[in-house]
Amino acid sequence: MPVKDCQTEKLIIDTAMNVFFAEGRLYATTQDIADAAGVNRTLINYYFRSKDELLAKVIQKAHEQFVSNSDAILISDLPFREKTEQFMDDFMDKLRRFPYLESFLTVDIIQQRLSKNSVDRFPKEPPQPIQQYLKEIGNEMEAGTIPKSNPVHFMINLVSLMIYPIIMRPLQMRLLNINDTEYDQVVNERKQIILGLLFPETINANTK
Amino acid sequence: MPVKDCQTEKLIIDTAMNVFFAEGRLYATTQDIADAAGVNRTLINYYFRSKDELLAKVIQKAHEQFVSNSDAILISDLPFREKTEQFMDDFMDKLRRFPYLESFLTVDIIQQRLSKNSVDRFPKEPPQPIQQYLKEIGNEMEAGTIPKSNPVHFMINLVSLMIYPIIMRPLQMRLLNINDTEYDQVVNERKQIILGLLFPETINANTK
DNA sequence: GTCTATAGCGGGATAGAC
DNA sequence: GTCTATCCCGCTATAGAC
Repeated sequence: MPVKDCQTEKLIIDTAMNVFFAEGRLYATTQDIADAAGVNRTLINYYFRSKDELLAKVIQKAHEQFVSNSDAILISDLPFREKTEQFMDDFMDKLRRFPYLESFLTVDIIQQRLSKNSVDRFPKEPPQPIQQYLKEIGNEMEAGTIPKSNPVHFMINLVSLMIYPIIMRPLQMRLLNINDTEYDQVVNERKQIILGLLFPETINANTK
Repeated sequence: MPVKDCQTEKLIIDTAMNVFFAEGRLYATTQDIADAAGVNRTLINYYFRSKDELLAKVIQKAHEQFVSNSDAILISDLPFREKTEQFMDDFMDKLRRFPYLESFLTVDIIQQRLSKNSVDRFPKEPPQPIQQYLKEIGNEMEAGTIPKSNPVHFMINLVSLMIYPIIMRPLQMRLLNINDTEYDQVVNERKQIILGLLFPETINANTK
């Protein structure tokens, strides 16, 4: 199998993902990325036409990595509670690996709404696995397993409770007056806390 | 009372707050702000030494406006449940007025951790009203009104559930495949949804 | 206090040699 | 494919006239 081709392109993409999403250098220039990758800056223009196209590729790849596992989990035939827990485990693993990804996406989307010159980052079509999961949420609500509401609330609650404590960590540490080790401890407790909120009748259930 | 002095300085600050936090032009330049304010660009350097100092002033003023009411609510002697609801009402009002403030703060704090050259945006000391509220949360947990955990979880849950749906609105609309009017409807339902999560025993309680 | 003019840099992109 | 050299632009900041 061919291993020789497009090593540099892949190197640049992987390096950019690391710089942006893992190190959190959201304003990194093409020079910064080239330096981090150990390649000449003009190669970025050679492989990708512009910085904007590099960004689109990087976001696209991150998105693919992000949904590859979770989509499989969401469309599996696991029971709802187990499916939700596996989704959370997978999601929080990725949050740990790329803690700045969501912040990056936030500002990138905001900017795109205003600029109109950049290339699209996401597919236009709504992802089916999420649509299916939303239906299952509705079923659970009908069955009385979880409180009844618009199913999107459950989804919004789930991701809000996982993501926000990660992206606002520096601010929360100041406001709540706790240090890094204490916040780490809090983060480690999040899964059980969130499950307790989302499945109020099963607060004391075992996780495995 | 003096109304004549420092009108321009105030105008610049208010305009900058609007551009950054209300319009969401996170990358706005000093020229953009000057244009929006209808003043000459160099006046920004005259009143504030640099763009960074303007940012610090703008964030500081936004922070003051943000905590002025909420601090009074948090240190009041209202019962816990009513205090929490008033805090939420006040908080969500401000989120509606400055929907991009939290996103701006997020990236600003991330950048500050890496740059080290910018002036401080926040006071170093932890805010007392939050400390007092955390104690009250602990009391409620002892009394069994709300599920027991580290009180900071309750606080993190509360703000996560309010803020995240606002700042990630564009992405969530795509993922959940819903339009603006539907999302508005969801946002309007959030308060009751959040109360139902945080006060599991009182899901059906009236709000007023 | 407000303006014009200008300095200066940093970043993105391209041409062209190898 | 990879490099050097260069162009060009946008942005911040400052000097200096009024």
